[in-house]
Amino acid sequence: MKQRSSIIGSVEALPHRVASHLSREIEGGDIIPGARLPTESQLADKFGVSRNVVREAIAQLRADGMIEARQGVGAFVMAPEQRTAIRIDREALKDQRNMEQLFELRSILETESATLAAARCTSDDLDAIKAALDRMGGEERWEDGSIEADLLFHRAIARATGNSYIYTFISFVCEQIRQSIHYARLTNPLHDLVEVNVAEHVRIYDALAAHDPQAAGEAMRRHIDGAASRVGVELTAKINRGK
Amino acid sequence: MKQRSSIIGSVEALPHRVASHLSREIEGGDIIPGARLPTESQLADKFGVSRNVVREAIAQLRADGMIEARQGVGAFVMAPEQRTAIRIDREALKDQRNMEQLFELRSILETESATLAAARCTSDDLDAIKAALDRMGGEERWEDGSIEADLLFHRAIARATGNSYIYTFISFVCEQIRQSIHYARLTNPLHDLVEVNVAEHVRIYDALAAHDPQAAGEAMRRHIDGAASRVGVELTAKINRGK
DNA sequence: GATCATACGGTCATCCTACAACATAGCAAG
DNA sequence: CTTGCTATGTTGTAGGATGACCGTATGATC
Repeated sequence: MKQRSSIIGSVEALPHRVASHLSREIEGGDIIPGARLPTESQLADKFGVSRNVVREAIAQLRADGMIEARQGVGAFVMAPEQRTAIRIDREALKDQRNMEQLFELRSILETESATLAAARCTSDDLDAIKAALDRMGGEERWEDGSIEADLLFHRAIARATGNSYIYTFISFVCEQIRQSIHYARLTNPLHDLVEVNVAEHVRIYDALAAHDPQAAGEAMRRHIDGAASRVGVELTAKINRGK
Repeated sequence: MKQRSSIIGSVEALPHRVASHLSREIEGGDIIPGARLPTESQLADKFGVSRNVVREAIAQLRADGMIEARQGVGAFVMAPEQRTAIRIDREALKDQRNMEQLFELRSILETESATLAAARCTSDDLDAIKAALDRMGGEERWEDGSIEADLLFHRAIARATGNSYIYTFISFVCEQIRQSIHYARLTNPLHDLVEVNVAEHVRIYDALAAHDPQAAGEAMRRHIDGAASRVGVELTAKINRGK
């Protein structure tokens, strides 16, 4: 391959780097919505890559609805409200405040997920949830797989709501959180915390099995809040919900 | 351009069509997670396009974490849980049941959004919400812009939560719904329904201004449920939340 | 026979050039 | 002033060439 001088860092693949660079420029407000991007050739020159690479990068951004390309005219950046995809910046989650906000969102989704699941879950759903619970409290208790089982538990509940979008959103948020705090759980595997974690899951399961929506929701909310603090994230500004 | 025989429909751009086709194959379970995709050349032949087009399509899917390409080996489909992006199929929303589920998710998010906003909103936030409300009830009352103002109102509330992820998720869900039921609002602009709609918004605003989380949440839930039925979507299986 | 270094083929990654499709601006003819 | 053509620039697509990387088969060595 010819040696070309690139103005951006290394490691990742070229199209991804270009896409990230453009994405940051757009998110950062350097390019305002409605404005036209430089031509593909200009971008290729600017980044020191071929036009093909630029096109692949733009293809990604276009799929997200971040920019719109019109043949013969150019590429334009779209308003952030009409994105066709949700993407969470892994880098941003290193900021504690962002992580807190994501946990707050998770708390909302999971609480309602448990509430709905308690009212709707079938015996098959309960079996799946129980299976995940057993994996968590069983032999994999302190192993790496317990994290996997934990996610399985929450996903099984989300599936029991019968709402595929709730399942998708919760899976997504949980996965983002997991990948960002993976280290925290590994460096802090205090056994008593694990016990607490398992106990909270049992309480949730009991409420689900009893088909008690309110109890399930409250147990889940306490669990998520507890899980957050266990990984060093404090959910601030708790509010009175009038319950 | 050379005439090539394509096995897929028309209208959209080639890379997008290929991406959608592959995406459906993966979502539909035709290709199980972990399996390898055909090589880029094979896909190019299969779809009757150039390899460049296939690469752009794959770039999109890869950005979503749907597939992973390893140089020198091939492209593999990933488990649906570890997607890096959420994308909602516009086609699927034509199915009434899916629309119901999406409305249920919106109800959850917006209810909690209003609850949080009531506790946290500043006077600036209230001003922004009021501005949207005025646009909705004012001269644009029965014009096309009222839909825009409606979205503005809900987004302003989401912003008042101070949680950027809640804002992102609500904006996204609302936008998906708007684009899918746009026709419904236009073909059914009954004035009394509009009046009801405005009245509900006023009730939400009053609760926010009074910093009453519980009232705001309940008003918002009623509003979303009402809005759903107004566009022909019935939220079934309402459950007892024990409130 | 077992083990390790090497060669080879397949695949993705990147690059390049060329051309088609499309949009816009400007100019010329009516 | 309107209409239509042309010139130019931009994105869309095609196709081929080469480099980088991986897995495996081959063969040499012990």
